[in-house]
Amino acid sequence: MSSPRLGASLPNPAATDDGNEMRFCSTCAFSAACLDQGYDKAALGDLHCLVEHVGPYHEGDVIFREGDPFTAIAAVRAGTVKTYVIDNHGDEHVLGFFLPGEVIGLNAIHPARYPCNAVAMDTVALCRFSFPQMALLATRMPGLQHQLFRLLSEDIGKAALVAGDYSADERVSAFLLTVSRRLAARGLSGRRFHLSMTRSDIGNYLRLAPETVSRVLRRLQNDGILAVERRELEILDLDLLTALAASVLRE
Amino acid sequence: MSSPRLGASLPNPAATDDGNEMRFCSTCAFSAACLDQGYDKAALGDLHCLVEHVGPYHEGDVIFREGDPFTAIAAVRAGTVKTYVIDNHGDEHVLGFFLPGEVIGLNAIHPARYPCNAVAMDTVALCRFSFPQMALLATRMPGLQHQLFRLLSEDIGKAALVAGDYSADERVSAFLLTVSRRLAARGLSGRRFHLSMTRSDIGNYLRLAPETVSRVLRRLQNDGILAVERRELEILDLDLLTALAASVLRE
DNA sequence: CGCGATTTTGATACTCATCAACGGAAGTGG
DNA sequence: CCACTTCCGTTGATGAGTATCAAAATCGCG
Repeated sequence: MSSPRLGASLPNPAATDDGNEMRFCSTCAFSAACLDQGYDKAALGDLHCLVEHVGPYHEGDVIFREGDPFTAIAAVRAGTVKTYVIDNHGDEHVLGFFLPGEVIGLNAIHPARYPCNAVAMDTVALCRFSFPQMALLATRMPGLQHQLFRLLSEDIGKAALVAGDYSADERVSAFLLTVSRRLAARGLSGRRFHLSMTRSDIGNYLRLAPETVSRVLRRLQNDGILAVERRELEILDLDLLTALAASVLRE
Repeated sequence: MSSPRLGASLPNPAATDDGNEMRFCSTCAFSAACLDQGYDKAALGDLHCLVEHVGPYHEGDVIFREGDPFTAIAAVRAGTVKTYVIDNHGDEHVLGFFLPGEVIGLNAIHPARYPCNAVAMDTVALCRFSFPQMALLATRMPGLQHQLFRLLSEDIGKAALVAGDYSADERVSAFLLTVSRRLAARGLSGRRFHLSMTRSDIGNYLRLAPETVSRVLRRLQNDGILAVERRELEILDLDLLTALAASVLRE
């Protein structure tokens, strides 16, 4: 049994997990952010009322499709989500990968439709937030409004990794390093992790041929920076990797 | 006499233009958007109270600098603004060009500091909006909040032009076409216009060598698509230009 | 096992960056 | 008015980096 598209609101809250986990869901970006700032319990209650835990989605499941009417954004609780578009030649362009704690759907607010497709790369669980309800609530909770502004502002300019005219080595290094850091930021291991995407997906995202990704990984392994075995990856020399990625990440 | 940085709020409203123009400033994105949606006059008054017309800035004037504390966003009323960063090798990376009607500073909300530099490419006039005041007002004006969300959401994914692995011809064509359309959207001529930036700036933005930009322009001229004379540009065959840009712009 | 997808490896081609040199426009100072 | 300078743009020759094509190796899975 697969979960419904994100666009479809769940008919009743019975489909959510038990309320206890929901109340203390540590991967829910908004709840956490608001808790951090010590907002009043009533407002938090309101916020939790518009959250739905959805999933699990399984590998290949569609979370939303380009053109679907925009109804909700979602924080990834577990798993990896890939967003992409199909160009007029029928070729896929990967726009991004979203790891636990990250928010999908923010770029859909303006056209009021999702401007890309989102699929699960593995087993994915989401926190779904009805956007109209959240925007309404934000008018009563300046802190929530600010968190939304923050999330949106953060995402502007996130394309630096794929935008610059960097070498293949720099791009792949920067990609691996950001994945590592994003995982670590959610309490997962940033030193040793599993890549849920293929070489083709990585290459597509970084605008490199999959063969090039493969060759770069081999180089990094030969240089003792990484240990790579299929999709299992271990960072052996973080300093060297960081140095390689430095120009991309502006550090 | 040059205008102050954007970060510095003007001490008194006497520095703004006459109130009459301000009230009907057609290039002010927010005022226009709110007027479109028929909000009440009182709220509009509030909105106009937090607008300051600043400028003129002259070519090379700094509008804000990377690291400046974030206090305001601004809509370009006239002229062209370039945003850029300096990497750790001392090289400039152009992030974008902002034409009349477009909003600068949106990516500064999160870190609460401007993450890049902004300079005037020619004579520039701005509408400055104090962001704290505007965010506060947005809690009372859902329409304004929505416009802000819309602006922010729009900017996410605007990097497609520089992100894709497109050919130099496609990139330059897409760049010229978007400039043309953005000018036309503000009532300016999209068929014949002046490029306020150098070949180096364009190349830097598109991640191409300035020589390559020059060569592409010559090719497009030889093919009868453009007439180029220094920075004066005329589009002769819009269909061909659009076709060249199609894959970049996903049309 | 045997099929398909993924990954790797090798050989070649092509786009674009780089280097170098020149031409031209605008501005400066005598 | 005329050198002189400087920045910008153009043009040509060369080379580096990566895509592409082709094929073998490996893994997952029915």
